[in-house]
Amino acid sequence: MLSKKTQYALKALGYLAAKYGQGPVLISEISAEKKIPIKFLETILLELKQAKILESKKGKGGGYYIADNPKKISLARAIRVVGGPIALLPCVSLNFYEKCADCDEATCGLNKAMALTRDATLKILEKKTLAELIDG
Amino acid sequence: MLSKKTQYALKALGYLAAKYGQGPVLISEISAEKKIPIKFLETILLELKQAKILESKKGKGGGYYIADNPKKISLARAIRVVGGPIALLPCVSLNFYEKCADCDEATCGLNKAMALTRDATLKILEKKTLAELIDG
DNA sequence: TTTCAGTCTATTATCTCGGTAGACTATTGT
DNA sequence: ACAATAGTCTACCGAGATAATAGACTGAAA
Repeated sequence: MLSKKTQYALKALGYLAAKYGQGPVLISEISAEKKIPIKFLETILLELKQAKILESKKGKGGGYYIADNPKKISLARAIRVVGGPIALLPCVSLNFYEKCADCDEATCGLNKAMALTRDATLKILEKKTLAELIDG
Repeated sequence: MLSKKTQYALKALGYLAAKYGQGPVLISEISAEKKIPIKFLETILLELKQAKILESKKGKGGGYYIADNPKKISLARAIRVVGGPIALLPCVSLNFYEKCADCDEATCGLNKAMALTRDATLKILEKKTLAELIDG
């Protein structure tokens, strides 16, 4: 299950994707529209900015906006930035790999099964982009 | 990511699957072989028993064993018992559904994307069984 | 030079997870 | 009968993650 934080991030990105090309959007606007606690949202947007998914503008007329064409940013990338691993086990994670204590990965049946689901999940999340988050 | 508890459960089930048909297995044996804290393992096995995945026998010569042919028990079922939802969002969970506050599911792009990944994941986890957890 | 709006630091609250302790109950063997 | 074995139940605890809040600071625009 994705964390609340990740869910908020995706909601916010969906909102920004719908407004792509229309200039900066206020944090407060996203917060109000998507029912996300504003201070919490601040930190999320900041993380997304540091990961170059978003850009921001300060001062009057400022706000956040997507850095690149929404069609070029995959959901997998966004989720990893704010939510960590997509795989179900550390020992099958591509970006957050950790060996497990008691099993040999070459023969571990669990590892094999989870690697399969990781591939299936990634196949979708790598292909789907922020553009697909727009309602309709 | 699956919780530690769920990981332990799957490890233990793999061990029991390998010993299916050979009578009850001690908690202490599973704990030692699979490096799972024994008291924590107790509660996990109990949950699995209450969900009819395992059966147990008390007293001398007692222990835990899989209730049915391991080939008939899917990983999805086991994960749900100890770990809750498989879906990435509550609003696309089949067994732990919750409506989300701010979106209309009929038009929500996020909902659609996550429903797809849920289907892909389930397709694998419903088919894979405890028998596939046996090493080799 | 005021106002707006993002940035940063820090703190708090809440919850889940991982793990422990110990008493109780059922079964088996002697 | 009774001791030993082994699962069952209740209760609790600490650490760390998660969710959320407050307030001071910085940069940009009008």
